[in-house]
Amino acid sequence: MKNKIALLIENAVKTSVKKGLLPEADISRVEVEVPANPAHGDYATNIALMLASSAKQNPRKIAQTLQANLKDKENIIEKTQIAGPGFINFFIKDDVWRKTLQNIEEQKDNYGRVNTGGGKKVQVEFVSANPTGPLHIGHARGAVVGDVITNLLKTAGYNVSKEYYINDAGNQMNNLGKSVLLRYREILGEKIEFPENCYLGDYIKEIAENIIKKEGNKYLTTNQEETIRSFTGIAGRIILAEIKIDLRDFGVTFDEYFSENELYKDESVNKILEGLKKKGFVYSDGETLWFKSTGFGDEKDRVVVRKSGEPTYFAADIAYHQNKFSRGFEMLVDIWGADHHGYMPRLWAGISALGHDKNKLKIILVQLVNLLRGGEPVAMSTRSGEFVTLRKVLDEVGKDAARYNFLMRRSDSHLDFDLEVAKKQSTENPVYYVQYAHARICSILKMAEERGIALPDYTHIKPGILGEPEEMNMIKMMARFPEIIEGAARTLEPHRITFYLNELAGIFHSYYNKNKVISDNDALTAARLFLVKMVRLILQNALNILGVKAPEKM
RNA sequence: GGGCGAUUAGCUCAGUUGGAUAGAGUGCUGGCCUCCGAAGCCAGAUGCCGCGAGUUCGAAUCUCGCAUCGCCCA
Repeated sequence: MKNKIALLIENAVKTSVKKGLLPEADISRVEVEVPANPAHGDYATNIALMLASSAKQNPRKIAQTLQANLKDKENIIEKTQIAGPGFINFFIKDDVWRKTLQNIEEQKDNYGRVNTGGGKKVQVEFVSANPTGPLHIGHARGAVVGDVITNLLKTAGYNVSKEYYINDAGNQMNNLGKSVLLRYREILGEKIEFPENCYLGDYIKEIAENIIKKEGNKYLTTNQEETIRSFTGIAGRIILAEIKIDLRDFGVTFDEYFSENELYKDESVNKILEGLKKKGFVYSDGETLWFKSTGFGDEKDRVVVRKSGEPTYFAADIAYHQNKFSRGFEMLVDIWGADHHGYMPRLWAGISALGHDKNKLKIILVQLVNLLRGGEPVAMSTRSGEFVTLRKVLDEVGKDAARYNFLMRRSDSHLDFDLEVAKKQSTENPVYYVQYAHARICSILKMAEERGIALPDYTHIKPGILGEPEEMNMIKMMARFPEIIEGAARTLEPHRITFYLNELAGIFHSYYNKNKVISDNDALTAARLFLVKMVRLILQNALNILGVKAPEKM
């Protein structure tokens, strides 16, 4: 609908220009918006105000010119008016709005899909936690945001692949192997002082016990470095497997798992560094190798190979992103913890140096979760092993409530997550508000069925009978759904869906309390049954994008 | 010390990329089940949009200072 209005305006401008009423104008950015105040119509445009300065005309006069040259071929406009300093307000005919219901019915599960993506290949990389321990609540938010952004992009017509980058190289992993070895020796009777950088969680003990069960105490005497390497491998595999299970139960799955180690094994990192060196973007100061990121807007140059000869995490990351591009992805989305924001310019610099447009890499920052229990902060520390795991959250509050709560804020905004509130089955917990609307509609439809009333399709109702202001309101809201998807996908902002859902559910609840769906009036009953059935469809489609269940009963 | 981000109702936060009278949830007060699900609905109060300037027809939104908080870096 919005697009139709935009097209009308565009044509009006063109005709006016052709007639010489307006000078040549740049209309690349025709803005059509839904006014906050319904008295200002269904849609409004500020184009006359935008053109005023370049056309050197009074905006109201421009608006009049455009209004006079508006050709409403499809006959969808009830009226237009010029208001305020020069807005043009559009009022759409009620019948046209009602007709959108048919469109919803026809598209069914596909209603809401748009094709702004045009099949473009996109990769979304998220979670990417190194397998040194179970996922905790901080990872959970990033996991949901990544998962839902993927769903959004798919719904908007992109061809999307989800990927988990396993940081299985480097010191952290080495510490993991060391931690297992120390536990191993402790269990076998040695007295151990655990160094600061070791992982102390119980899961380490379990892994050590497992090794003892299978292979006994033979590792007490083997070469220590080799043993650590071997234990790192074993522990990494076990932990990664558990991470996958936790994610699966959280409704998050991946198309690919990409191992950082592979980038070293197949020499990708070295090749990338060689390439950059040839282009003159990498230089040596005698001890370390530096990448000239300042040439691409970073505030200082960055180390890519340390004195020890060991490439940095950053070097691997450049190679990894080159690998992504090589696989044919036209757009990359990285989802990071907000504490990594300082890392953004250097990665952009890295891909720019490789000759890629830095705008092809979108980085979404996910802020920390402030975990509370009954209003009191819950203390967490990964290393000491005191943290609230994703598993615990899942067991305690459930998948739906957890996912929904993580999607109620912009991702770059801090989020208070209160375990007590999230598991409450009450009004304080917003997920139920939406699910309740869905269950309620299911209940109405079931009731109708029990009374022998057939659920009609669009061709069997008289849409004109739907004339209550709440009904028109609801229909307009329903018609906006594809626009919401389009906006949320364009900005990569999943919270827009949650806000939309809350609003739609609210309009429905309000309508329900004021009007009977099933009544003595057969025609009215049929039309309203159809209407709420379409609301239910949208609730389902939207909840589906969020990965939250739409229950028939609750 | 340098950089990034934030600051909107008592609290937690939206605000459609510069539009018309700034919104929601929660909390508070009062009302609504003989009636399709009260996990719901209706009504009511609350704002120096951190402060100060600037840009223009128009600023919560853009620019520059200042303050406070958070994060990153040395």
